[in-house]
Amino acid sequence: MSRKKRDHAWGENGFEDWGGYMAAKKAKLEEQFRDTANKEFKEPSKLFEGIAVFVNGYTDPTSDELRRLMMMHGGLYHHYMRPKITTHIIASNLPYSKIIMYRKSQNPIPICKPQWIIDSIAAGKVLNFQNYLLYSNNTNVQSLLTYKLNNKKIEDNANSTMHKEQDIEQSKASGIVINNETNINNQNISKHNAINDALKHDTISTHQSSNIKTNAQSTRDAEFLSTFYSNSRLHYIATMGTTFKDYVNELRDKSDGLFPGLDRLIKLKEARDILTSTDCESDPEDEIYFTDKVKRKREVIIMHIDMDCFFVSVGIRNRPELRDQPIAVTHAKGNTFSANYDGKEEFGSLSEVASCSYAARKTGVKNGMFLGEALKLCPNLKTIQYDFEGYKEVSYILYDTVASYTLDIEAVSCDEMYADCTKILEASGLSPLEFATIIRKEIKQKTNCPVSTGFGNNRLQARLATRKAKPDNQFYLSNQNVETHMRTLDTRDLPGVGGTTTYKLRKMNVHTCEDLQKVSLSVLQKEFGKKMGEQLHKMCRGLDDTKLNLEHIRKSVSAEVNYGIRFRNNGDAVDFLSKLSTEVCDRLIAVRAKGRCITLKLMVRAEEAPVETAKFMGHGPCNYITKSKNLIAAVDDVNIIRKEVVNIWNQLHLTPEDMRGIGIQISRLEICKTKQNKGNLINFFSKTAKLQTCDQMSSNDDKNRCDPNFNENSKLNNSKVPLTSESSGTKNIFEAQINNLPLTKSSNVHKDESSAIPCNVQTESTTTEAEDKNLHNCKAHENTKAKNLEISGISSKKATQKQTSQENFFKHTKPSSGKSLKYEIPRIQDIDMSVLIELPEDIRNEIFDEYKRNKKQQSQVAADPVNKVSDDEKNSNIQDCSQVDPDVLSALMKNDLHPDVQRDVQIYCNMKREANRVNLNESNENKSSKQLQGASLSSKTNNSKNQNAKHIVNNTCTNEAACILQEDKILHTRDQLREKDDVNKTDSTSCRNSRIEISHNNAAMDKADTFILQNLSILHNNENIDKHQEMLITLVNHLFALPLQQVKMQIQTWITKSKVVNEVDFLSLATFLSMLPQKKRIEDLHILLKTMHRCITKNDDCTWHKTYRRTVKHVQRYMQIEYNNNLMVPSIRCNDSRCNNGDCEFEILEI
DNA sequence: ATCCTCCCCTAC
DNA sequence: TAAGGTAGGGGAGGAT
Ligand SMILES: Nc1ccn([C@H]2C[C@H](O)[C@@H](COP(=O)(O)OP(=O)(O)OP(=O)(O)O)O2)c(=O)n1
Ligand SMILES: [Mg+2]
Ligand SMILES: [Mg+2]
Repeated sequence: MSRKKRDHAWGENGFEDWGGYMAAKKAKLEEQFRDTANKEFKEPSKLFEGIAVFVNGYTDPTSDELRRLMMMHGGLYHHYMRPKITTHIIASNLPYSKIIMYRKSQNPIPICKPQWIIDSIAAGKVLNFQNYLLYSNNTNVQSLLTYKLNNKKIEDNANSTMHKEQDIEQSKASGIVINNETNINNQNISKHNAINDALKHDTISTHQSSNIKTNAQSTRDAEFLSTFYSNSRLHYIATMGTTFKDYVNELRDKSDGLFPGLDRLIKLKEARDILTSTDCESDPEDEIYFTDKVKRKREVIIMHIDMDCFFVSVGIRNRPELRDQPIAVTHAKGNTFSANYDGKEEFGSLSEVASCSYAARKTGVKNGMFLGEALKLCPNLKTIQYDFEGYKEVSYILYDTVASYTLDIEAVSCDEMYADCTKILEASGLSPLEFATIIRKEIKQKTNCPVSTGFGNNRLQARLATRKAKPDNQFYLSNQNVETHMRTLDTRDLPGVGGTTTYKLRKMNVHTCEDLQKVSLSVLQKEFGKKMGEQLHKMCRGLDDTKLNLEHIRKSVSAEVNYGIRFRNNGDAVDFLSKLSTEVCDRLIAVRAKGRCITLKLMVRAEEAPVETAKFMGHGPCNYITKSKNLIAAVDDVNIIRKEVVNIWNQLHLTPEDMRGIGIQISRLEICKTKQNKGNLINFFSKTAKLQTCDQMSSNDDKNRCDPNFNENSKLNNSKVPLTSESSGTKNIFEAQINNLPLTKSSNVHKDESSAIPCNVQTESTTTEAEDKNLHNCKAHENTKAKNLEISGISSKKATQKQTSQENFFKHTKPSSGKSLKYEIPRIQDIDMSVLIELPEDIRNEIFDEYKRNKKQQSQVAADPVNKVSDDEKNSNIQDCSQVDPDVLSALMKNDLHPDVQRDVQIYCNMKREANRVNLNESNENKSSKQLQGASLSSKTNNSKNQNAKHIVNNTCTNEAACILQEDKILHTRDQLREKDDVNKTDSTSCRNSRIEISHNNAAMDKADTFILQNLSILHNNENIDKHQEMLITLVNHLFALPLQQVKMQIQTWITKSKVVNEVDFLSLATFLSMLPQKKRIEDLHILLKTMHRCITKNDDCTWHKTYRRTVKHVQRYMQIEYNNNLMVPSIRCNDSRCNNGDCEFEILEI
């Protein structure tokens, strides 16, 4: 754990954080998550044919859901209102002003509730929308009244709750003491607010925000999150940014290869050519053109396009009178200039200016400033409200317009993108600036908003050109004139150079790019790091060799709130963590991703910072804490994420009252896109190529030979949801795991500390609690969980941190060294992806289908070997009685439900042998003291151990029996059994010693009991075995009773202190480990195997190597049974080839 | 050396 | 009042 606080003071807005501006977090709520629904349904219904809807504002279901529904049923979905094309507006709630606006428009179209779509689909026909109008004529007045009332309420509320602005952080920082003349202040404020009210009528607020206001100031309020997010501009621009990155991906996927805009340009050019050729019909003319074209083709032309003061422009696009006025978009209503500004040190409104007009910028106002500060600079500044819907509408027009010329687009944000215009200019014969004029005019005409473009030979130049062009203009910065231009720039003008870097450079006496050019690369790298130094070195010369990032791949999903966090106690904190978990989970699911890493990000009030922040509900100066946890499998389950998050929270022991910001980030994503063939395949292919290399390198790789089914099974899982049969045995992996893991200082603390002594009441109650939770989880996630368990692991090599999500996704696709690749098509890694991408979509899909078909066949083939494993297992037992195989013990404990007389005989045969061996070992035990259970453990717990032995057996068998019942898919008892299973999981692993009587727990017990009894009676039939088996079981159970750390230590001790491998130790450990999959303790299993590996690789003893391989192989078998997949564990390669080969023989022998 | 984790920094 | 989010590149330093 670490915490840090920024301590430099170059502050961009000069306020509050000696820390400069705070980075912040948040999450988003609805919308976006674009779906390729139209592709997913091969025969879409035609229900909504001819209907085109535009969804306005928040709806239930969300606009994305509605979009999907429309697409599924043959309708159209417009991202913005298209007069004469959009047939219906869908809204759950519209401000009166919007209703009037639509009604007044030239062709008024109906505004319907979303239910119209839902009901129509349910009815299978388009119902009469008249019955679903949002507001009939009669209710207009009503809605207007409500609206006004609500507004009044807000203002009253504002007056009464107006805060005394004591403890302004800035005053603290600057040492200025402010007298808190509260009363006077309040009076002033009230008075000013009255003035504001009066002013408000001729201010330019549009009041478009939601007309439903609830009290959502506290994280405890149900509406807090949604209110915050729906008002957060930063949330808006962040989510819209990714929305448009996805949007260009989607446009590219759906593209029919036609570019209407470009075609127009080409026609224009042809017309021009005809004109010129009539003038002079000579061949040389063509040649000149030709050479011109060739010349152009050689240099790349990148366009950067960015709306001018975007929020302002959209806000005033229908208010020509405000053009050229100093305008700012802020939340603060009305003109707060008179409210707080007293001409002295006070800051005035701390509402942030999202965007300000160029008139305002002339006075020094900047985006991101506090309104109070801006008003000091520009007393005439007028404020307007946010219009998030409007921004969206304009953004889509911007993107659609550019997309009509090219799809070589890299989206940057909702108002900004790069586009590779090389082809456009080549095909149209236009110069960059000619094209700029055309496209800018087009966008301005469509949106009524000014836009600037920059062109350059790389993206840096394009970007700098835009900056130079603004406002409402264009510029072309080429390799020729870049040199001169760079000399006019400050370092701060370079993209990527922010406050900190500027500050550092300033300390080095570097202010301009020209200064920077004089600094050597090595100095820069020393000061800023390798990459950053290099980047600076190039940038200040106008050089940039980075390519446009056309295909966006998401690497993380997060949700953060650093506003309004004021917890009273731990309950509040946990409650909010829970809500935020839900939020981040929803977002994960919306992008069809699962993640393997959970990070909790916290902002904690700095010690010296006042409890009340200057900014209302702001975070003030803070320390930052992040803590992450890696999971063994990717998850998108809210229960798992919540538990992990709360676990981390509990581990940190922070004061809830001091929290000022909370964020949850999920990374190491695996994207489960069903139809995103392209992206996946690209990565799949490249991954395949990588893995091939990797595979060759590790041809001795233990795990490859350990499990010949590995590859096929991986593919099976890999082919994802549709092919993964639902298995109740794969549920609740992390629930169980979380319950089982030793938790520091959590409510589970009793369980963990009760290692040997039976603990009664306490433990029982915790168990029940856990049981309830599990039950709940079980039901809520019955369907999803089974699918979630693609077990991956940490790749033994090349587990690069920067894997892309798709690489992760295909982690299991480790191809065998050839045998599984029976494609007739070329080896996939030989396919040139750029060629493939260029193919028409239908042909491309054909190739993909072919490819998928192959894969599927393999998957089906792969399904069998899972069963074969158990067959092989039996066979091996029969064939090789002398081989002491931990399978035997496991099998016995598992009480395999497919009774096989031969096998049973074999088991007892083996057990007898084992018993003999154990006897021998026991006689040596005192001397060698190499037993796995360790002295302390044995001595400390011997008594209770023996006393409880029967119970332990009983419990274990119950557990196993219940599980096996599940596996046997006795459907009608599934639910109860699952409960049973969960109870036992918790019980048997976390508080093993308290398992006295659990049979009363539920009805399913009866069935489970039956199996136990059978099992026990069989066991008791063989007295000789009984004793030693109990001992083994006891050993295994001891391992279960130990906290993970101690098991780890036991293993370390065992391996490092023993010269020979004690078979009983091996048996105990292997059995223990092999039961972990069934207990869903995959993460523990993984840790332990890694520990084992680490210890064993330290010595050169091939016996140990073999022991490790046997253990792994054994464990993998149960991984296969439980998860249909292998755990990724490191392999051992011995210098002695006989060791490796010997292992091979072993494998062959076994299988 | 290489990886992992916890940061920092930046952009919009 | 005010709505200070989000994603990605990258570096430092400890663990392996
Ligand atoms: N600190 C910031 C920066 C930006 N934005 C929002 C409002 C902007 O309008 C929009 C686009 O950001 P730009 O950087 O493109 O700034 P503008 O479009 O406002 O101005 P410019 O003309 O410089 O592009 O993002 C914001 O809310 N807060
Ligand atoms: Mg802009
Ligand atoms: Mg921009």
